[in-house]
Amino acid sequence: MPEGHTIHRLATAYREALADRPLRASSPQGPFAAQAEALAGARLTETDATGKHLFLGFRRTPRGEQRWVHIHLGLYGKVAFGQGPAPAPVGAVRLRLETPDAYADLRGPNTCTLITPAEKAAAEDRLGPDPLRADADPDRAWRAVSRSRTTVAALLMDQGVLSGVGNVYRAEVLFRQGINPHRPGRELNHPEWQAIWTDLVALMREGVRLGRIDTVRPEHTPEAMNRPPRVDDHGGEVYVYRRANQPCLLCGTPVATETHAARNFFWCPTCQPA
DNA sequence: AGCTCATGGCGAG
DNA sequence: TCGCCCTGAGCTG
Repeated sequence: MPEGHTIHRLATAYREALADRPLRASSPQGPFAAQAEALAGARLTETDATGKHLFLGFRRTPRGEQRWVHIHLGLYGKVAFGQGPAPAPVGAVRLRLETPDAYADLRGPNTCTLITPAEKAAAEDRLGPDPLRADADPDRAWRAVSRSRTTVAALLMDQGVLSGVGNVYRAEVLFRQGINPHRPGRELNHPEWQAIWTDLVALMREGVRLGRIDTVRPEHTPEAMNRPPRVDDHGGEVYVYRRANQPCLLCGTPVATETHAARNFFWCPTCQPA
């Protein structure tokens, strides 16, 4: 379930479970075995997340050469953490990190490679500002958005423009800001962009805190509106994501959907007028 | 058992 | 824009 909030949570989870202790790295069924071998004797010293990219930092000695494991979960990747000695691995575990009393199993990632600090910097350079990072510069994204003929829906998913936003946050932030997804970036005004960015910062921080994407304002919750809760396997309360043809929570108009670049997006034609 | 779909992203054409 | 890579859940039959 990986949008940026998931990745930032994983950075913390890896650090808390495994950092600064002797550990064993292995790739029980995966093609990462040789690189896991190269981590023998190293400790996890730090973790970092930018957008949907997770970086696990290793050193053999406190001042030794640093190496990073670069992880991108893609659509299906998952990490399972456990207490105690690790059991026999189940399924295709790409990377297992374990100490005597904790372990983490990575399955199904798009990317899992061992890289140098320079390669990490290069990977980060390809990413736009991440609303979850304190060092993010939203003006960098605005410069790209305000020059582009591309739709704001596509720009929000372009990790080189801004990073960490996925299909759920994209649909939800545009709904919350009343912005039609088809509008070209260069037709947005700066206050509209500021509102999108500020809302993403708030929504994604809340996502990190809760571990799920919840975007419905307090006055629109099931309790406040005396309506049935929305049940969906992504686990949060949302306005339009995956609610095609269902009535908009605010105005009753059927939620519209379209597919672009193999991704569905959702919007309310009334609350987000063209 | 087999199909479809999913919160991603890359490279070919 | 399409096909492809990775995994798993939830259908259908």
